[in-house]
Amino acid sequence: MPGEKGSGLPGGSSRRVLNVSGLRATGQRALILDIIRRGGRHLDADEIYLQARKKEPRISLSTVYRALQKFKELGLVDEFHFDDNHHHYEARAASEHHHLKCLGCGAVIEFDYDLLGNLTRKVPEAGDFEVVQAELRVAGYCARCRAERA
Amino acid sequence: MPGEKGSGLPGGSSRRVLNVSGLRATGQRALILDIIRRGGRHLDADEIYLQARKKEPRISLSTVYRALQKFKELGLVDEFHFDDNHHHYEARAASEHHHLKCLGCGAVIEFDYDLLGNLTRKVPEAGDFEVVQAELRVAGYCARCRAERA
DNA sequence: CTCAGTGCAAAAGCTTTGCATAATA
DNA sequence: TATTATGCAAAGCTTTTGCACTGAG
Repeated sequence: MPGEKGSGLPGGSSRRVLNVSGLRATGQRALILDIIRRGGRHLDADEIYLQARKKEPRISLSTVYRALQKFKELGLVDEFHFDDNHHHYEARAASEHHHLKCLGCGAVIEFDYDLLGNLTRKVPEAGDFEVVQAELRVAGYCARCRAERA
Repeated sequence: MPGEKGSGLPGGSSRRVLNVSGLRATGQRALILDIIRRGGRHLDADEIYLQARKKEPRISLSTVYRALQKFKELGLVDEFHFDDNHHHYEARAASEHHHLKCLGCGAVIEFDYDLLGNLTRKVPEAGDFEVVQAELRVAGYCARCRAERA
């Protein structure tokens, strides 16, 4: 019987995840983590903040940033950089995947790719390097936007 | 007889490159392009600015940013993102290469890797996508820093 | 009760922009 | 001469930080 207590989230409710994590399980953090885990993917800090305010009008943007920081350290969320000077966040996924960002419509297309395996297998320098973080940033035009331009 | 008129730069002097590019060949732009093409790799805007001031004390940081912007558009330089909120620039290289950034000593190790080829060959989504820009960001610990920590 | 977390406001960084002046083609 | 580029200063944006207050454990 997978799933848990009606939270509908794999891994259990955000509150429980926080309790286990060692962080204090405040309402704000549970809310923020919920938004990231449920919400449309790839939210940025401001989008999370805006959504959070609907439920908790007094929440502040600093709280969002501070929570994001903690979640990142704990490995609960991953941070991506589709644009310069703009970070996006998503709940850590089970399998390694990356993103194609369409410069036309802004769509973000996910794809699976064993980047780390390929690197360490094929790149001597990388084999001698302890990889802590790897991010692939690919931008271009999706099929639909290419068709519209043609 | 490779090389050209003593500029010592493959592709010719920066001034000549600019003349061909369609941009106005100002002294500031030639200087900035020179610094990027000769200088230690992976300079950020501020480092370029500091070096430029030695020769042209009245140059401004905005000029550096504006030149960088143009050079990027023209494909003369590439922009990388080793850190968040910090851009680094290098002269466009002949072959595709990427960077490993050591979190210990800050060293940047270059390596060749046919990322684009691998992607389009193995990833259906990427094959259906016109890739305009791809950047691989890998951070971790180099062999020496690992040895020191052990 | 104690310490971590929060809200608010202000600061910090890097990058961009407006405008008058200077220089290129 | 007609634009394009520059310098300076000010603004813009996301993210971070200081501080007193609040709330979780």
